[in-house]
Amino acid sequence: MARKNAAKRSQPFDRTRHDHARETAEDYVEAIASLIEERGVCRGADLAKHFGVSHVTVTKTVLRLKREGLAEAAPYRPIDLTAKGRRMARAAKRRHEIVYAFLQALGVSDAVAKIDSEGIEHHVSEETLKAFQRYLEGK
Amino acid sequence: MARKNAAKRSQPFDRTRHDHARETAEDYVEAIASLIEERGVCRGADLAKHFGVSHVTVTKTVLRLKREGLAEAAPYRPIDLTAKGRRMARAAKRRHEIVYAFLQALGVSDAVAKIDSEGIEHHVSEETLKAFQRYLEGK
DNA sequence: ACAAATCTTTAGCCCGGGCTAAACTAAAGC
DNA sequence: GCTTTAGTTTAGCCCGGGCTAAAGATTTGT
Ligand SMILES: [Mn+2]
Ligand SMILES: [Mn+2]
Ligand SMILES: [Mn+2]
Ligand SMILES: [Mn+2]
Repeated sequence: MARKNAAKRSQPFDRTRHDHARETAEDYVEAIASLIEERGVCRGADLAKHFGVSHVTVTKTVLRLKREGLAEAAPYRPIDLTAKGRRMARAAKRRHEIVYAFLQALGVSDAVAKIDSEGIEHHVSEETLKAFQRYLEGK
Repeated sequence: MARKNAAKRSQPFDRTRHDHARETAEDYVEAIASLIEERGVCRGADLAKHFGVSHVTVTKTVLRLKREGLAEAAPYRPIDLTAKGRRMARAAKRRHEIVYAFLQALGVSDAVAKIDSEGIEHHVSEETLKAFQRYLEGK
């Protein structure tokens, strides 16, 4: 359930701007989860610094996440994730880590692997992830 | 020359919406070049069909490409690329092909490799491409 | 030559991710 | 307790990628 048009999505060019919004959401929930883990709470200013955008941009994006049931945020309170947000964060982190390790295993430098995995992570299907993992194990 | 802040860009989170605009441009010039090659000319309607968006969206995007010196377009005339647009198309096509072949070589199915490479192509640095090519050769 | 069909543009809207400036709240310092 | 400082929200703007509806141009067919 949920997940309205699972079939129609994932065509090569079904990235109608919603795709980009989803990528942003993935990066945000991942960052929120990581900040909470690292320092107990996540504040808007931390996210602003992390992404290199203004705090205003962060506020607006967090409002969207809240609207979509991914985050919880009350005025002047730290930002938290919902169960749904935590699930998305976990999945995003897993993908990100696999892609990062895979690029390094292929011989890409750490710095570049970090940059490239940050983009690639949003575009790897489960099947491709499996292939990356196979390579990592059998390397 | 050109290329204003080459250093500052390419940080992990320097994808401030301009990145997404660039990705769109890459897909467009690649598609325009391919349509011109396949059938002599490229019309807006072809692009609309190819991307699965409305012809209006295409018009607007092509106007932006023109503004950026990538495409040439006069009212009711077919769309063409500038030298700069052709260069970008060539580079995009190359990256795309390498990523596609690489995923297939890794054992990813054709259909999924096609979908994933469509997104991944925009996020692979030259260094990562080299690594992909090494794998393809030494496979 | 004209009517119909097809293609393209224009107008006007939505949303998401950016921004600056200004107001406001909360936390520290004294 | 009051003031400064740091963090946050609000208001209002820009741009890019979407859309529909309506008008205009071109092509095609008889
Ligand atoms: Mn990530
Ligand atoms: Mn990312
Ligand atoms: Mn992307
Ligand atoms: Mn693409």
